[in-house]
Amino acid sequence: MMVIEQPTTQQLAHWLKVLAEPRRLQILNLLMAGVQCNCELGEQLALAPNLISHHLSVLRKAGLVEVERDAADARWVYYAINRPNLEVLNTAFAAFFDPGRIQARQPSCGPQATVVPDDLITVGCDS
Amino acid sequence: MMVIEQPTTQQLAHWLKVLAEPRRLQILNLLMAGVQCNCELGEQLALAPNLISHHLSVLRKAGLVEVERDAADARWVYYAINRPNLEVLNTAFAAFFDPGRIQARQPSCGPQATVVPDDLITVGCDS
DNA sequence: GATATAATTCAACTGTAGTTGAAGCATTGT
DNA sequence: ACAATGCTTCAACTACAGTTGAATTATATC
Repeated sequence: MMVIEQPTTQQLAHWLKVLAEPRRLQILNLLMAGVQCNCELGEQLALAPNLISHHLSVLRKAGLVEVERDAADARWVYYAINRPNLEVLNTAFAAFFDPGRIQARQPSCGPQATVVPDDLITVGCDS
Repeated sequence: MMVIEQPTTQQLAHWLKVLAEPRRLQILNLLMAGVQCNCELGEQLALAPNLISHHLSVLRKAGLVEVERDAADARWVYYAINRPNLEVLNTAFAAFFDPGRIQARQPSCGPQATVVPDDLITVGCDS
């Protein structure tokens, strides 16, 4: 099972994109509630099986969902939440959208800009 | 200032869609860091001012960003995070993607389905 | 081996949304 | 009044991604 260790902002953006599709969000929601095979999902969402398959594939490639075949009858496929990655996602979202991160405006532009006086500008190698 | 009181799953999906655009996510990130006027954002993201304006408008309509004009020179526009709504968003995300919500599979389909025996099915008005 | 079932894959279509480049608006300075 | 600044709006273009409907795969049953 692929586990994302340290999610970058890019990874975060990708997850957001994957989850921004309403049907996929519903699928994830149903998976979390314990529903798990293609036919059930399709029934509950009134969606053709190929579409369910497609969206599940996107969720799987994003590492949010795992797949498993029935031991007795391998025609049946069961999907499940990739818990470790969901934990990473949840933590990453909470950190990124934490209101505590909000900084007061630092005007470096416009009438209220805090301009560095010319005689304080030094020419150096620290770029 | 518009404040979202009780976010629905639909509202959540809409926020996800708005944030799924990489440049918008970057803009939100910069706003949280204290950068706030169109020109600054455009400079840091190497993006044309009309695009910044467009994306900010989307963020504003989603209730994630507030706008204010400079008191001294009204040509300058400052954008800021809508803190109350970000708090709602953060809480809603944390709740929705909480791994603790994950339920064990309840097979109602496939070989392992827990079928209700015929003699236990009652005919009533409780639909 | 032939048929049925559960799911996946494929090519073609379509609609949405980000981009482009130009015009427009509000405000300020000369 | 005129030009400049900062930003917004607009119509046309383009690309990506969800949908559609059919074909394909894999497994199981007769």
